[in-house]
Amino acid sequence: MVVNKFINVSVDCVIFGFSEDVLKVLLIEQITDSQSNGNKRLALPGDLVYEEETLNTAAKRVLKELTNLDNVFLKQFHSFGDPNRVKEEKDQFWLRKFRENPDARVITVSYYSIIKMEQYDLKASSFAQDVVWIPVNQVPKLAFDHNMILEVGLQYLRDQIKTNPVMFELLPDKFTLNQLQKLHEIVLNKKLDKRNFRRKMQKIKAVIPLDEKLKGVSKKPSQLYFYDKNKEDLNGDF
Amino acid sequence: MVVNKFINVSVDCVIFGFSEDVLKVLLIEQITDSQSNGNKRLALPGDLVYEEETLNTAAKRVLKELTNLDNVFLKQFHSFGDPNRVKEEKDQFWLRKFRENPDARVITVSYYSIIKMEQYDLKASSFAQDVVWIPVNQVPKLAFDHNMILEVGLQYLRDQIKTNPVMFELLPDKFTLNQLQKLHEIVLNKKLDKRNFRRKMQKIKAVIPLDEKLKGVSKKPSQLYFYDKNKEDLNGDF
DNA sequence: GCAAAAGTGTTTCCGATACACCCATGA
DNA sequence: TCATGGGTGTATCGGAAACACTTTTGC
Repeated sequence: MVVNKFINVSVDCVIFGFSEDVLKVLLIEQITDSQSNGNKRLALPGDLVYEEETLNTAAKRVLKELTNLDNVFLKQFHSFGDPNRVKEEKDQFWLRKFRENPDARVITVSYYSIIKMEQYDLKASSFAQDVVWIPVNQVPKLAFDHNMILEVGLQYLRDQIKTNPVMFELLPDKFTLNQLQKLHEIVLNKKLDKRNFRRKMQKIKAVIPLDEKLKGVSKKPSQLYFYDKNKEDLNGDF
Repeated sequence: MVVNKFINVSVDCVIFGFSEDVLKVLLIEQITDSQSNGNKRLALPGDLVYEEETLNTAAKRVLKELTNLDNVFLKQFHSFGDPNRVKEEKDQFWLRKFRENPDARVITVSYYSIIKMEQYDLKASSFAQDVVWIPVNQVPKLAFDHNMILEVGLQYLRDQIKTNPVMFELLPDKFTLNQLQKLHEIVLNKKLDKRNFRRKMQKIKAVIPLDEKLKGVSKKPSQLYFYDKNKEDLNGDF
């Protein structure tokens, strides 16, 4: 048995967004090689930790570097350390191109966030060729063990949503109660009763109706609300 | 900026027990040097991860090696990676004695468990000179950042106890409802109403009264119960 | 005027809380 | 017989769940 002298440590970010009534996750398209052999590989944004930075700092930096996402709240949720998690052929191929120690074992610390998609300006850089939002139920095979990381992240999100008023983070500043309900139904994967749901939301002090209605649709326009963080009451609301 | 070629990865275990109406945590007394300078250092059981083992395996192995605890459920709860988490003078002193790369940064993945104290046979070995149960509110300054890890572990336990029927893991097989209540009160740090608490517990299908009473005390003997895992109903109980 | 989505109230059930006295035992 | 901790029942409140029709708009 040999002790781990040459382990690499990375961070990976699972960032959720919500648009067009679909829950999406932020992925990067990895640069693979110059011939661009059509062999696109999608991955969670993630990279190695620097020598002198904390894990949280690393997560923020890496996310910024790869996707240009900045100033988002990131929360660590799990670490993955299977010795074979980066040993598939495609993984190795990529690692040999981009890492100094492609054979090293990599242990990764994963972070999660939920954001209002339309408020950020994404831009791929570093080894990210592109940045894309993919519906969580249409995610293909990802690099490394990123499918597993996503799965655990999704579970984490579901747990969060049951106990904290976090879903407002996913909606635009101005949202309708129907959007909010759809979001809940999607994340919890079950239908909710409209009247009960509305009553419950309207009882939350931080949920404020605006003098404005949503327009553009050829239906009865719906009331817009916003979420006032200053009025959060974490004891009473959930 | 230099990438992390020489990071060490370790696991640390926060094991909780309950006896004499006190919540305790399992600590090891580190061997420091041969002169045994009276400078005892307490630490969570933890050590470096081997090259070819998963994090979970490492946690089990390390716990067994240091304390002889075996076959306990271990759950990962957080990773700690501050670049300076092992840089205090005493930490360095110890590392230089026991580690090949004492200057390496160490990132640690922490695990938690709760056990029935009296059912295990503890025995210090490896660099553990002794194994001790310390009441959580009497824990002195520990090695490295272990006080912080313990704090986070304790918070994790509190969250668990609110949502899962885990406190039975901490009590002997046969327990009284009063013991159970005391345990709750200690972990949640508030008084509970006896009648309400008992009604609630007795409604749980897995809580089974025995034909036996506790004796030895010079009072009315209390009814003993046991927790039948086969009858767990995780939807109904909490 | 009609199709489509928005919006609205009442009842029932259950878990959570509050609260005070009698019981069984060993000394 | 008494001191000590063990054990018991009821009433109230509030949140969760079930349930169906009317309203507003664009076309």
